[in-house]
Amino acid sequence: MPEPLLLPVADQPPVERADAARNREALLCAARRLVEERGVGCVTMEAVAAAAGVGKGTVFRRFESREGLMAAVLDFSESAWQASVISGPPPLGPGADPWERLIAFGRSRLETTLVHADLIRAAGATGSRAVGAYSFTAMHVQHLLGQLGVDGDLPVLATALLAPLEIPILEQQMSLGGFPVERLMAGWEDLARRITGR
Amino acid sequence: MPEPLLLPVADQPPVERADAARNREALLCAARRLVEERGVGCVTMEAVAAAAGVGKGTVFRRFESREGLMAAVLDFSESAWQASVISGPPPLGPGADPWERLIAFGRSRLETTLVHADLIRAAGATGSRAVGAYSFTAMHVQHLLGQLGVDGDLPVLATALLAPLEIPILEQQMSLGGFPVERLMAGWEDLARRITGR
DNA sequence: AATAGAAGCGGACCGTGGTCCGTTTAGGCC
DNA sequence: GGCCTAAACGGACCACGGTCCGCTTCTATT
Repeated sequence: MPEPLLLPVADQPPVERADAARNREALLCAARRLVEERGVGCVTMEAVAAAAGVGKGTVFRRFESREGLMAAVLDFSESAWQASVISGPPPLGPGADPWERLIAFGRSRLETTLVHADLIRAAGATGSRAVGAYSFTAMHVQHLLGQLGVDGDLPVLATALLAPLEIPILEQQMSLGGFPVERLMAGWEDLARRITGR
Repeated sequence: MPEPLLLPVADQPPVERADAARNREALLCAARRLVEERGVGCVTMEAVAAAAGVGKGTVFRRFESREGLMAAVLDFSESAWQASVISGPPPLGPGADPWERLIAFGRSRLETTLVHADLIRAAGATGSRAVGAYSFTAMHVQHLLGQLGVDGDLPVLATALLAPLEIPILEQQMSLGGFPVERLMAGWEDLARRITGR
């Protein structure tokens, strides 16, 4: 019976061939290096391809688009940060009381977002960053709000609380409004206080 | 005395030559038309130039960049909206009590933002839209918050209240979160209630 | 009306993101 | 090991945003 010779065991992820995986790694590596030493804006797809010793087509096959590649690069630091939220030391990690965790979360998120601003912008709304980062932060904040006894539409409230920490809004406030970071942080804490009804 | 022949009377705006103004108008017109009939994504700078009967260079000289051009196109509807906030009928315009105005503002802003979503995205953070729209909405909300007796860092609070109405955040919620518009609006109202301490 | 010089113009040109397709290669099966 | 097919590859190619520079046109001044 000429059934599909390579039976699709786990359906969704059609497993990556060995050379493909190797290339993905090499590309990611090269991209990371180039971004670090030249800045996001000066890294072209062709340069990444060359640095990894592959053709340009390969970059796009592995990462879909520039945004996709940048998202992948970003994922690196992002996962580290997520880990420190999930299992790092308090007050960011578990152990502190919810309110302190929330404040620590806000400050930490604000800081890392600013640090990776360029990369985040370059990653656009695509790739795992968008969906991954968003759902993680949203879930976490939602959880903390729950612990703090907030009632209402938690998913939406969480998003509202996260919104001022997103790049586009931060940029607005810093460049157009001219607010210093410290003021933004204080403002965010105030917002959290009002939302949680403290 | 070879002083500057064209004395710089009002300093900043070096006045536009007649033909330049004509071209600007023609370009804006063409851009508006093309955007309407093909959608933002399918309008190239070259097409706009051709439709207006000028060279590509001219488009860029008048509008700086694609973002700049799109911002200019957007300005059209944006000003109309601003006018209806400043001097239109209540509850959006003056006359209603601050709370009702605030709610009407939120709903109206949400709606118009969604209607022009593509254009806003294409206009990026550049041009008059960004600075103009931002400062207008921020000022207005700030003003209403003041009237409602809110105390605290009003400029920052206003931004926080506006953030969930910005395209990137709306997109997150709608596409990733899957929330329907009505829920977002309800959530925003709730947020406003908490911020104003109602 | 003539002049001069700044402002505007156009379109060839460039760099980059993204696509396409003929060729190569991995790796399951006999 | 040899075969065979799907997957992966590479780099020529395309489209579009943006720049540049030699030429044209406007307009203030006389």
